[in-house]
Amino acid sequence: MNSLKNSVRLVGNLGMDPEVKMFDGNKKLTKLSLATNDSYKNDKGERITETQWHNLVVWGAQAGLAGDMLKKGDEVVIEGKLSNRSYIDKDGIKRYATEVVVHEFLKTAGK
Amino acid sequence: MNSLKNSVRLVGNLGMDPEVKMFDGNKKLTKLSLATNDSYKNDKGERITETQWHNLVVWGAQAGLAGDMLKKGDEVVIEGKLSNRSYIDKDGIKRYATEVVVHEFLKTAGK
Amino acid sequence: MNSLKNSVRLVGNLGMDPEVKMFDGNKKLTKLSLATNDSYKNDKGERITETQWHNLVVWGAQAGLAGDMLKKGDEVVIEGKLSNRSYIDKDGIKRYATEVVVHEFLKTAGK
Amino acid sequence: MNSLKNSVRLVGNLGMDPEVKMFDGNKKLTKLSLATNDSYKNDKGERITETQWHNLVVWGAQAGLAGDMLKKGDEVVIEGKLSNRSYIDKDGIKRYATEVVVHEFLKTAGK
DNA sequence: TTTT
DNA sequence: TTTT
Repeated sequence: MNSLKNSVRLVGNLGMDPEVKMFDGNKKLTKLSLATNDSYKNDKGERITETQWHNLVVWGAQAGLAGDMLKKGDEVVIEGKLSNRSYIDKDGIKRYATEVVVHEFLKTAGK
Repeated sequence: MNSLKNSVRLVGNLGMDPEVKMFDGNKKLTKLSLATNDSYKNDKGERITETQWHNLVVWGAQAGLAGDMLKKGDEVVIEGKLSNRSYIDKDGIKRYATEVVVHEFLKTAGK
Repeated sequence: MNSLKNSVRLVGNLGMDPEVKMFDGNKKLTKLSLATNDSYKNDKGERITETQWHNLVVWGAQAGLAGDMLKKGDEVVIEGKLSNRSYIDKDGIKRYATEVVVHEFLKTAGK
Repeated sequence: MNSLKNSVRLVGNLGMDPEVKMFDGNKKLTKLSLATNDSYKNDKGERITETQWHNLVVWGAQAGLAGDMLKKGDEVVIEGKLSNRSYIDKDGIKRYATEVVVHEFLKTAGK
């Protein structure tokens, strides 16, 4: 693993329950949707909150754990890598998707 | 700034010269394309190199610096945040793009 | 600031209430003691928890905030830099101390 | 491994050749001394460079690699964890030492 | 779609 | 000295 060259860290809340998928009968993949809320004051001194939604995927042993331990609304800390993949959509056009492939996650003491 | 909640770190090489754009006559934006190479051994013991291309944007004072100091092939270290935005493409369809908004960059002693 | 060259990230719990100190009548410094708990299985399959205690210091505007918002037992996420300093102890011998100078902190939803 | 709870990232130069030590006939430990240079402008507009020296240790398979690949002056990027240990010095007094236990390292294209 |  |  090379987290030195490609590393993402996020702290935020899950917008939905984890979505667990099975592949080839035994491989697990869990999808998470995580919101990070950035709060700052603009030029006029008004407090602005900017929300970013991130698509996360968890593979392997961690995928099952994520599916079992996490639920909508949970505050989590994750470390992973940025992954860009292309696919052909239903109209035959090449599309790009960016995901964070999660290596480690942690549910805060919160919920 | 809240690099605690949303932070990306990449070490890689630039695939092209920086692309500097002017906005409103005085605002600068610099686009970078960065490759990260992840190397590992597969099940058969063969060495596999996986390359990911990342779209980076640099705003403000740093944008000019990036345009001046960096060039194609340079090895750089960056820290930034993941930013997802949507836009309407030329066919009127909503698309999503993910970029890394760079806060800090560093050219290694290399090139 | 150069968090690219020197960056520490910790997630843990405070072992004591923040210790706020005043300097020169108006400068604030807050000291925190943070435990990180690393849990793993040893050769015999026994679960081992290893606790590290870290000395943190918060300067400036953040120092007051840390003193007001945080208390013993809180779960916090921090980003800072490693700082090594030397001093002369009461016996006239040169000593070294390592601290994490905190740039950002976040109390989790927990407590 | 739990790099989520305790993670250090440094970019700097080695102040000496790696020091490789053998334990129990087959275990390797490599010590590195790394300088990080932080440059900023003070109140008077003068450019100040502040150098921090960090003690790093590399264990296991990586220890041999570090000993072979790295030398004095090299620019390196590392990821590791903060580790605090106590020991009894030659005068029988308890002392504390902080080290960065390196998980991953990377020599830049530089030297 | 979350959270404060 | 914390927490699970």
